[in-house]
Amino acid sequence: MYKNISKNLMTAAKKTKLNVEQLIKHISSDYEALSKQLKVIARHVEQHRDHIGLDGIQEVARQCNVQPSAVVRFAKHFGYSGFTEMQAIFREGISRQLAPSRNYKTRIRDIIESGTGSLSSVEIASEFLAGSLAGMQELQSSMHAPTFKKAVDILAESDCIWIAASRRSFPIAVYLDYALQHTDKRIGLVSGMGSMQLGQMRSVRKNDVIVAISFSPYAEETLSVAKLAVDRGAKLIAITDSRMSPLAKLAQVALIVQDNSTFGFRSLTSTMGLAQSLFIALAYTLELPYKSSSPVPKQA
Amino acid sequence: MYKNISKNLMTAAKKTKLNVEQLIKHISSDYEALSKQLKVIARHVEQHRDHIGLDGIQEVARQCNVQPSAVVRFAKHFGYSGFTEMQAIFREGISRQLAPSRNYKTRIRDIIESGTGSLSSVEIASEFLAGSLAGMQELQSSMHAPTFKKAVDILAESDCIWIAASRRSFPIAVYLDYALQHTDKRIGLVSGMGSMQLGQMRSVRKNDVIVAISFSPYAEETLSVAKLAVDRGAKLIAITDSRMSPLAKLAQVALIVQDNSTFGFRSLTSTMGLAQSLFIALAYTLELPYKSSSPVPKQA
DNA sequence: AGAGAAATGCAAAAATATTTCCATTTATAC
DNA sequence: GTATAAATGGAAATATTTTTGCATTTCTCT
Repeated sequence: MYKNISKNLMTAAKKTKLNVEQLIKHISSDYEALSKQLKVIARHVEQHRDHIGLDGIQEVARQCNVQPSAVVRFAKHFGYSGFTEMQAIFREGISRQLAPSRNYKTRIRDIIESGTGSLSSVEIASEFLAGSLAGMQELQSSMHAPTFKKAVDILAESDCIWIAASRRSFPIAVYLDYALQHTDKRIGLVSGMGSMQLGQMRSVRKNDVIVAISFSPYAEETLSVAKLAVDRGAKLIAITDSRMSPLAKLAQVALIVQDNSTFGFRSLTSTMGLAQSLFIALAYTLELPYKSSSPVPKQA
Repeated sequence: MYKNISKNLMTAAKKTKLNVEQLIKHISSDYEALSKQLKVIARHVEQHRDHIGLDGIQEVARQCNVQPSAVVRFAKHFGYSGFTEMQAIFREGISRQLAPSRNYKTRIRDIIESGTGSLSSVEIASEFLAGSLAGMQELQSSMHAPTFKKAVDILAESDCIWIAASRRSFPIAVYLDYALQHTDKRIGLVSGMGSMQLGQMRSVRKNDVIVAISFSPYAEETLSVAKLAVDRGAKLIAITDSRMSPLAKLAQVALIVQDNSTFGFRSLTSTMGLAQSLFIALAYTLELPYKSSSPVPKQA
């Protein structure tokens, strides 16, 4: 019975883990050789590839009007140990579609697990950049338009903007300080110089806006500054990593950035990208003459 | 026990089948009232909403470091009969997202929901992010390994590192200052505070290293600081936009970042990515214990 | 500090899903 | 038309996942 041989061959071939695309291609090319029932299943798999990972074997069987066992036979025909194993391919596929950084995270895990031991410093850097890239892609696709617009509007209507952040997030605050100084609003950076943040907050008036940037574990300094400002009637725009962050609770608007990290080391590029987006959208709203390439606009 | 009452209320509320978005909102607003463990789960659910529909309860439990039963309790707390029922919400969500043109569609829908006119500012932001992304891709593919390695080596061998940048590039310098403080080297940020940069340079000794960041049109302040430092025998690592930049001329090593701009507005993400890469490669070279997720290493 | 309540961990039980096995049907070749 | 092989259906067996109940720990309030 040479069928067993071919089965074994396929099982062997499968070891090179296929992705969804390849699997579908494989199924298509084998299509003519399948039995009536398996053809039905093949078509269903092709047409509902997105759902195979979600539905169980029973659901698939029902939709094809076949027995669950037929679906198992189908999976085995293509070299899998059963439906579960085949389904894993589709799960993986879905998972990648949903989160670009997933791709990259599994790669990192593989690298670490494979114990390649010594990556060169350049390789490390390159992996890190790949992670930052994935993070930015995610930021772009998960940006919540209404929230973002609200943040821009609040900034546009304000007269005086305060900016607070600590440690890792501080560079972002420095950037916003620099950028916003190119508008005609009054800008105050809460730098913490001389530990005078809290005193500085006594300058906050009602209807001022404070932009606070903080990620887990939320810096106490930033938090207390934000609280003080809110107490004094300022509106808070939070840039943070979760709706459940203590900062988000206080905020009028919370802009969420996925806090991507590689080798346990967090990327700042997404946050910087968000900050810059925020500014450019504001500049556009205010119709600033920001079209020149000069970093210092005329009116400044 | 009024807890049961609230539980029942929620069960009743749930009858209006929530979508993922609403459920997350609900979870966020209840967040503070949750127990320690449930908080962990809440955050995980928020940040991995895409995976809840795919992973089983066990996987979720494992990733949260809790027992499966805790996850069931979580689901029940929000009025579901168990994990399975709650998971159905997320499955539904995935299923919707997987529709081919999902990104565009949801984006447009969000924009419409936020009222007219918003189209532009959000679109601008999105365009800008796309540009930043392209810039980072370019950085990654055009990174010159030997040059990069040389920069890392120079840093690794140094005892004292100065960092200089102005205006738009200053946030990058602030970041490097923060990051490098986590090594055991001595770090000096040339902040320009009180216009004391030049005086500050009198502390520079032979074999110190100065990292200078500057892009066209090259800030005079940064240039003169770099010159002074080089005159006093320091090695210069330049982060700049061209080999022909005045900074590159003076430098031992010049790291080039293509200065991508959208709407004549320059993205800082590539430069930030490069700075972070530089640091992570250095940390790796120095074998810093930078594997923990804590932003402050023990030795700092 | 100690009682009581709430939260948590563990493992048994229940539910569900998957796979296997075999009887039956259908197709194929002679 | 019959013998043989292949395909199919269905139910039992198995594996897996989820839920429940209870013992133990942790927290809170007096």
